Amino acid sequence: MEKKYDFTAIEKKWQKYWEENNTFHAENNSDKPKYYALVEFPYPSGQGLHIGHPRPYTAMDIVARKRRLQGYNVLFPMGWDAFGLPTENYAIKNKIHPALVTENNIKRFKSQLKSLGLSFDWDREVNTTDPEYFKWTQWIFLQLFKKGLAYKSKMAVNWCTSCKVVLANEEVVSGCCERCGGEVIRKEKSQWMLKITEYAQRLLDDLELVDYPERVKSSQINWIGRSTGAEVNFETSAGDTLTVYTTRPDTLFGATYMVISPEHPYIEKWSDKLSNLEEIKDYQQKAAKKSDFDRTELNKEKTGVKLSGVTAVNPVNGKEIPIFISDYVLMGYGTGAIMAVPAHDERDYEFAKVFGLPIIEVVKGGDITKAAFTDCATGIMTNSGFLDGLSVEEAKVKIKEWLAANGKGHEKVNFKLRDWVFSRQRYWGEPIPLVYCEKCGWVPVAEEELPLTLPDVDSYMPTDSGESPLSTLESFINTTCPHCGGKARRETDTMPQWAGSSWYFLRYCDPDFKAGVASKEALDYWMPVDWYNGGMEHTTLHLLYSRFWHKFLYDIGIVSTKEPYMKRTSHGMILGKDLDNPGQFTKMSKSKGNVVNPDDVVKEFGADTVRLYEMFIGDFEKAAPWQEEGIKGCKRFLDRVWGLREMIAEGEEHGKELESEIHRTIKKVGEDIEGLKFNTAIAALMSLLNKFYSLGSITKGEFKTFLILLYPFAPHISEELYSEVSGGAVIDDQSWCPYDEALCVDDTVEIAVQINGKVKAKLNVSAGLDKDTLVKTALENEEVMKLIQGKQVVKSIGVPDKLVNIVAK
RNA sequence: GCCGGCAUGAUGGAAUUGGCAGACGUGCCGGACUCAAAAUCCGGUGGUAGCGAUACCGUGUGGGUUCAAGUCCCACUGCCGGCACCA
Repeated sequence: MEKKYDFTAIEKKWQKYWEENNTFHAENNSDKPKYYALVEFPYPSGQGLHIGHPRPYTAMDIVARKRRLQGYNVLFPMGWDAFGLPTENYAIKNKIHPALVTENNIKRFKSQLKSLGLSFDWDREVNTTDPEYFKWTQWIFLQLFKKGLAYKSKMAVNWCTSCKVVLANEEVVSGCCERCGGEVIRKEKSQWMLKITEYAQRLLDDLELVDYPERVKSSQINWIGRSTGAEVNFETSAGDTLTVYTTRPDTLFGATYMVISPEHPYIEKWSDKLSNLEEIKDYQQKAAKKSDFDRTELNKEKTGVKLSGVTAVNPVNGKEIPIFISDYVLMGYGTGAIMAVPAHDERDYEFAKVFGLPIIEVVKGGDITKAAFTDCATGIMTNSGFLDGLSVEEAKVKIKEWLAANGKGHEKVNFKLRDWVFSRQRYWGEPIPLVYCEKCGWVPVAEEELPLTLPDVDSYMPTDSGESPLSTLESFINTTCPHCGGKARRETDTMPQWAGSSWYFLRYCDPDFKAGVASKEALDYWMPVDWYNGGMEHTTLHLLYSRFWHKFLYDIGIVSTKEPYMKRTSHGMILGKDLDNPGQFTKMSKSKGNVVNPDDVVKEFGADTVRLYEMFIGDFEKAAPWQEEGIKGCKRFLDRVWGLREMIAEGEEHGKELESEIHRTIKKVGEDIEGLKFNTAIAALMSLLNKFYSLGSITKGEFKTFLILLYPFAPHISEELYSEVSGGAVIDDQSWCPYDEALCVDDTVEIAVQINGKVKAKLNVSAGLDKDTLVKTALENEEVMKLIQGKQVVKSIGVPDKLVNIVAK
């Protein structure tokens, strides 16, 4: 009987079956071992799902489906990271409440995800904009506040002139706003900050507890930016001690001048002693106007002003040295002041050349008339008194001892990591639940009053002054102090989008819990996440922020694991056609007009084909181009799988050769899934299918095994065929196929015989021959003997089951 | 500038510890089926020379180590990503 592969009907049928049977529902209690597989929840944008979204989702769906068959109780949840600027901008433009926009976008996203047959447990869906969710985002913030880890600070911030919003450093790309591309300038603002820097060392150390790819680990390490050096005290003629931070205290004898940041407080303090104050103030103003981008961009050439009237003394040799201000020294790092050693620091060298300052070599090994010598590994100390003759590393130790003994300084560790700017002057975010009282200062909203919800406003536009739209709403602002009952005003800033995504994986454990982020039992059962896959774009910020919050929650006893994620992997982007450069591929974007909508592809080829192609397209960890021609191959493969039902012939024995090929395929598919090598797993399935076709028949048992292997990748067609061939059974109730290592090897193997490194013959030998026997067998082979006739065998190398190489002259 | 990654047929991409380069797919060529086309099935497909068995060349470039190099080492080129005065 001919039956068509009607993927649309089949996919609908099984999606309905799974939904009705709650197949993917995870229970918080189970005798089975638990497995928590996590993908990054999407931002439900107005454009709907993008063809890149299903790549990581399908990958983890494959893992989740395989784990269920392996007998695990699997948690594979999904939700919505729904606060954010695009929704707010859309709301402003179309005068629709952002909550309504969000609701519609989520509906669309959800139906798109469901059409792909992803095995999410939809009973655990979370939404960061749901007051029942952000109640606990606010609660966590209050705990941070109560522990002194949230503070308000006036600081220069990155200000997007187009979005009219404060951006985090990480949201500024080459001087422009990451989202809109608008110009970013510096502006003084009072901001809520989170003290992530207090966790810097632990965020670094605990990377040893987790299984992250090297590229992810190293970017976290670089972002944290730990360095070991020393703080050194310089006495000044003004009477104040000027402390600097340096990683090269060994070069102290070579410090010929000092530089302080234009924002350094001593400038104000010393104003009556400085004879060129006007020149200095002028330079300060210019520096203040520049954005960070301009500051780095314009400073190819070093600039600065010498402080006339105040000098410093090098503590190690008593020499008087000048002090400069220059914007190459940043107030936000170290002490905002440096000792300059032009002979051994490139920036100091450039500056010294511009200002004609002395360059004294204190480490031998380079040519300081040409460039600064910065190599720590080979240099030997010179012109450095008691350090002379030592290596750089030895000198570092000795000078630190000297500094400590003489009260001139001490060892110091510094981090590049800055505290997290946590305020946004926007409407569509979690309100920060604090009130300001003249008498009591900043006071938290009572926890019973959470969630503090967003009031309805007429306009979601940020104000020109830079304040949040909430700041114009008197009914929201005016309140009473929870502490003294007097008049108080609410904070009108909202939280950044990173807030809700910093703990969402905890909420999945117990999404309806009313008395906390999740019940202790649920958290202890499910956490940590066993495998978390996400994009490289989130390896520094989201990963670091969520690890920080998790460590804080660990400290206050909410969670029991130090790290949230045991294993992290990263997928590559799906690229679209570059319409400007035919034959090239580039990032898909609306503006480039090269976005592929998964709905169209699902409609034309079916969800199973889309899933398969997303996984077959290439190395999962690398970017891959979406090619319409390529997807056909996956559709053909499934058509051929469908065709197997016509080939079922019971009782036909295919022998050991096929049996071992099946076992090898089981092994390979299983191992490849664990190693993110989905493309080669599929290739192995294709090879096995080709084998079935060449044999012309398949037994029911072989067919069932094949379908179980295919099921994680293409679940709908696998379920349909399995239920047909087994009289109604479903794969969800089956077990992952075991394999027999002994059966994976054939009785005989083909080995290559090389003569002088070139393959000259092939030989069939029994498997597992040791190398001596193998060489002997090869040398006794007639064909081989002919080939080496008249030559002298110098050397023979045998590699069991692989090859023999005969070196003959 | 610094750090990281990558470079393989026409094309997307495969290749455990160094061990038969090009698995699997696309495209192309040929055959079967068809009035014909599509679809499907079967076969072929790195380059050069040769009727041919075969020979030589071949993993960005140039060197090296090795019985053996896509894989290891040195130098260079190109592309992609991240950071960007962090003392």
